[in-house]
Amino acid sequence: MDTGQANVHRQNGVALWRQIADRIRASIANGDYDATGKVPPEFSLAAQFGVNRHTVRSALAALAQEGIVRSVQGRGTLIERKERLNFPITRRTRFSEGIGDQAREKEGLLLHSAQEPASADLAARLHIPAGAPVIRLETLRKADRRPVSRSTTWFPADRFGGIEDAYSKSGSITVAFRMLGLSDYLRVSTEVTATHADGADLADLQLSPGAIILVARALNTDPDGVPVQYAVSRFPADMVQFTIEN
Amino acid sequence: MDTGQANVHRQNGVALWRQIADRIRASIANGDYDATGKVPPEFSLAAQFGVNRHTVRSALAALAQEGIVRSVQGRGTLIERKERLNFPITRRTRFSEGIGDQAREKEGLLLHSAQEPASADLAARLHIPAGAPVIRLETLRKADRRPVSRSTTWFPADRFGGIEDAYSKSGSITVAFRMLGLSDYLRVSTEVTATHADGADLADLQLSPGAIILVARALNTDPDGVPVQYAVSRFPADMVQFTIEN
DNA sequence: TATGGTTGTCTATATCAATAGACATTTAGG
DNA sequence: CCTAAATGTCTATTGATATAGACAACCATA
Repeated sequence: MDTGQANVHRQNGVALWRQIADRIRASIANGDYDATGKVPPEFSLAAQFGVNRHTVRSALAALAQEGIVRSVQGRGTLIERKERLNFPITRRTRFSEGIGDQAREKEGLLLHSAQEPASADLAARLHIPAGAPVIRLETLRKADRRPVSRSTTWFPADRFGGIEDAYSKSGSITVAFRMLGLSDYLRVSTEVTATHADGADLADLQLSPGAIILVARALNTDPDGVPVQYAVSRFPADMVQFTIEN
Repeated sequence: MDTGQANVHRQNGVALWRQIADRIRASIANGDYDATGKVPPEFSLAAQFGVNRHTVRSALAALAQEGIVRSVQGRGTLIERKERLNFPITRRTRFSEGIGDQAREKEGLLLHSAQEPASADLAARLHIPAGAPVIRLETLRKADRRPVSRSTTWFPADRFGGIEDAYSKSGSITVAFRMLGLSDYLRVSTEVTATHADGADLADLQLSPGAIILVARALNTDPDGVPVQYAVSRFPADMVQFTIEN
């Protein structure tokens, strides 16, 4: 396998302590320290990355701020949290079912809703005239009280008027559709990209600046192939992975 | 739609000039400046991001180093390159066909090959006994002479002995399989994650440190469902997107 | 209770990142 | 040919980043 012996880079706009924090976070998620439940000692990490111990301490302080580790004088730096949710992407992708039993509590919050005219791009995706009214929902999904996705999603307004209330009450797109008479829908395309999180997503997803988010742009249709929903969802990349099963 | 009016963050381990460089690179890829073929003037970008003009200049210098823009005194900062390749992920995913006519020249380079015993994880994925021999290929794929993916891929050694030569000559997994008697294969699962690029990938993919890579872990089987290949491929996130069509 | 291993804190120094302002240089266009 | 608009260069200052070394405080355990 891979040794992962990639060194850290200087003077490139990303502080050493942040690079090291990202590497340690990934190692924790990867289970590298499962044997002890602890991160290696600071002096050891400093040697591994070829930096001063103080630099490692800055990285660990950042991880402690995220609630991932907790340092205890005399004992070491204990791992507090370690998770990576898996989201299957299939023809029948649904958020709640996708998480399955990976989390006990699941909730969907409606942050904001608005009616607006469809942009040219959106209209083309939803197969409606440009400028036709659409309902936009800004939603936040949580699993076990931790935010796992921040979505912006659009529906044709003439067909799904009132979906903001249906979602607000149910916390589920699937249920909201059902309340409006659509019993089934299918995922026809998903585009996946990755970028740095921007300000709003940082706050909503409770990320530390510089964090990476996975972005999924999804189109759902009814069983007749008529587009019913277009959604752009952002996920913290260190907590989430997508699985595409064919 | 979104205004994109997310501001830039200070004192979080990622230098302002790098955040701004990433934002401008994304705007270029997004076609925001297609009307003029130029990036907005430095003073204008400085106002947009709320920073000093010198900070913007650092960002533009980094983009010029990547060959994305070129500044000309008196004229402005011209866009040199702008691309985002799309990779469809389907049951019959193939690298070369996936790029299609998005690039004129495509090539696949074999960087390294080795025979080794399968780890427990790999053996489980390939449905072979742990420790059974596998052939590992380290490959680099290019489109129009620019690197677009860095892959590590494993094959059961008893069935595909000599595939390193077949790949080396053909530069194509599909052709190499065919040379060894396998005429067709299917993609059964793809896992997509994103991280910061590590040292080796930075070099091979010619990225600037701090860059984001998309990671796809893929399992291919023959038409009978027997695993034939497991691959971990890394793509520059600002050049590539995946599309899943169901 | 003594000891080794670990984290916590302090001081000092050098370099990078960012701001601020001034002015030179080049290009495009009236 | 002049002017406006844009990039190029220089100096100076401040705060963040990183290194270096020393020592204190704490924990587990022999």
